[in-house]
Amino acid sequence: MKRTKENIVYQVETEEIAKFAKALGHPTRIKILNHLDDASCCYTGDLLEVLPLAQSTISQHLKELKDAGLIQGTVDPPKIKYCINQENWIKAKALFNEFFSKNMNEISCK
Amino acid sequence: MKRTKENIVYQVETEEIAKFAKALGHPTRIKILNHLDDASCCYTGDLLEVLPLAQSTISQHLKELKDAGLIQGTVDPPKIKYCINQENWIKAKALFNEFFSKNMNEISCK
DNA sequence: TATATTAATCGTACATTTGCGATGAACTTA
DNA sequence: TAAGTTCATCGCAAATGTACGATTAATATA
Repeated sequence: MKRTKENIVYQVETEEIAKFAKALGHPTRIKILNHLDDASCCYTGDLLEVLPLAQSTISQHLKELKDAGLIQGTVDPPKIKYCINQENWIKAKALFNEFFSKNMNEISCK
Repeated sequence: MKRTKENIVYQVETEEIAKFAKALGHPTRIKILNHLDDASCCYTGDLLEVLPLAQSTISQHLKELKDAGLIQGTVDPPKIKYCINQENWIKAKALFNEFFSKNMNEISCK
């Protein structure tokens, strides 16, 4: 990557939807988000009971979701409480919604 | 990957949305799909004019979109015509739609 | 202060992704 | 048949992702 064609510039929207999609691109992270829906909030430890993965691995997935802006964590010592980041969630929802309706071209492929 | 926790089983829906999301997780592929919307169809060569990437690289991205089921190619010798795979597109749209509405939990994070 | 709990981070191993140029396969046209 | 066009695939290099155990940091409690 980034060898000769150095830093292609994409539209902001393009970058954003790709960033969200990338964060959603692993079943473990989908499961975490689904769990967050059911529970509305959760601690890292809760996920250890749901997912057969090491604590450090789950922590890493949480970090990716957090970096993408899809979740947020608040300290509740000695735990950390995670929940959906509503603002960005709405943003992502809108982006995907627009993306998928745009490409609904019925006349396609003459 | 796949070191000790060998083959976690996820729900089919979870696997599917992650698969689609992964394919959408790169700005080049988002741009290809947006281009397919504008043009309704396109050849690999068309994308060479739109994206500053090597032909082999674009071909690889097309393969990933095809493997995920989001696009399909039909031979039109000596070219190959790509367009959105309507069936799977609708499927993906529905999956994301459901996913994003599920997690709209306003009461979140007590 | 010492111990326990919780979760992030570090270091490591291996797989996958992304990019390139070169080559090969399929088909047209001269 | 030979040459040209189009695109896939191969082989390689570098970056990134996924998983683990071990360690560290922060806080609460004995």
